[in-house]
Amino acid sequence: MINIVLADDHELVRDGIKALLEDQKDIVVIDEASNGKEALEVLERTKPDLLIVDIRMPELNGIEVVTEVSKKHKNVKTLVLSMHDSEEYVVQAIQAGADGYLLKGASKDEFLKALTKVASGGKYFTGDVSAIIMNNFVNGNATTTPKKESVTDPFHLTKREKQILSLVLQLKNNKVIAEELQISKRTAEVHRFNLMKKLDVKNIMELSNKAKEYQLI
Amino acid sequence: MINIVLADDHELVRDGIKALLEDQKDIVVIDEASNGKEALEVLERTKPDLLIVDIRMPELNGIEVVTEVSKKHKNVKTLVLSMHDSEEYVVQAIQAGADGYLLKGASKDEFLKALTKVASGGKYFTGDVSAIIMNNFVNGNATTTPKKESVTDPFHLTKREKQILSLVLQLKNNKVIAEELQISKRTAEVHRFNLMKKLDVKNIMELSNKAKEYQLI
DNA sequence: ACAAAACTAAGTATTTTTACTTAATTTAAG
DNA sequence: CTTAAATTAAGTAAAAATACTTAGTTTTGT
Repeated sequence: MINIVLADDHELVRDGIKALLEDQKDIVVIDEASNGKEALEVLERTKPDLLIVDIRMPELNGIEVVTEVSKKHKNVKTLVLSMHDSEEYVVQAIQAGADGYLLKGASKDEFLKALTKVASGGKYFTGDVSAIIMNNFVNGNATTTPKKESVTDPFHLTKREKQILSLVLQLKNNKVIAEELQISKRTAEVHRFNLMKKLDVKNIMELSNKAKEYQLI
Repeated sequence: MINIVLADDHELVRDGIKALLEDQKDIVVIDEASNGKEALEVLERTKPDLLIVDIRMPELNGIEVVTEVSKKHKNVKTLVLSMHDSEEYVVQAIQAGADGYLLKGASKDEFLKALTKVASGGKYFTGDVSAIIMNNFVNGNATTTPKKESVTDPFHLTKREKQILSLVLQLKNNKVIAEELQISKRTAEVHRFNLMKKLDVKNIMELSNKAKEYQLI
């Protein structure tokens, strides 16, 4: 039996998911939350097998929730739902430790497939995203071989530089980057400068294009 | 008995609405459509009392569907659903002849209230719509006709602004934009500034996110 | 334990962006 | 033809990015 908690601020979406799961004998929605903070409270109480969490919610967003779950509820799988097929969102979901990512427009079949895969310990990332993301990682996840790593890291970026690169490609400015990484703005500036130098680019446009060309993120 | 047709490209949302209406004895969902064109076809066949239609759909968007329904199916009430509490969308819905407008985040109570009101010949518009209507009609914006561009261009960007937006989203700086459009750098700067103001964003990151959210480019 | 690499954050300076306004000219709509 | 809207480009000023360097501290590798 798979016990599920739903976290989404739209009641229609929660109802839709419950309706979709109604005839699944081995899957049951045991509780719901309508914001991120409530989601964590509900998790604490009910200890489900799997959390389905919308990426955008009040109080805490889905990424923040998944980050907390990864730290404090290692037995709970997380499946992130999003309206948008956004590469940034996918990257953020993976970085936060999500076990899956799905678009709200997904079919019932795909939805169930994702649920089942994730509940049984696998990963499920929707459609076109999987191929892109599996070639990339930011914090040096040990799931890939060293050979693969050297192919995907031709510029020998450090761990911190990869983090900075990811945030810069999300168009975050130095102030925001500093806040998120809890470093000084001057530190963020220097990492950014070093990054541009390593990649031999002059501006953000060239940086973005090179990142895409070499599939750095 | 109120016969309803649902038009929304997300199965989850359709399922959610059906679940919400399951225990309403006098309301029944008789058919569904997943795009605008299909919605009109289904309407032709089933002649429901009320159409619930998402504002953004493939083939024909919700505004276009409502416009057609107002012309050709005068007995069918229309309730427009939207993710965004957007003044532009509300005005367009009204101008197209919609009987109601509701956010997808509305509560079950509000949803049922809207359905009942609209089905019985009344109007139901969510939130601060009265204020919005007063603001718009007093300022003489009431006479424009609904167009496809209005849904895809809720911010009323000019031709030049769209060009600038496209180039900015390609991360080109003002010097490059000026060269490509053969205008002064100062001109590019002002267009860019006006763009940020229209979209109510503070930086490139917010601009990019909003562009994706509203599918502006 | 030690050395190398990475990270951190300060310094000064130049360039670009953002902010906001004003106003002339061109284009589009009625 | 007239008016409104859009486009153009100038002004001043603050903030941020870029450029480059130096140097102390922390982390990692041998």
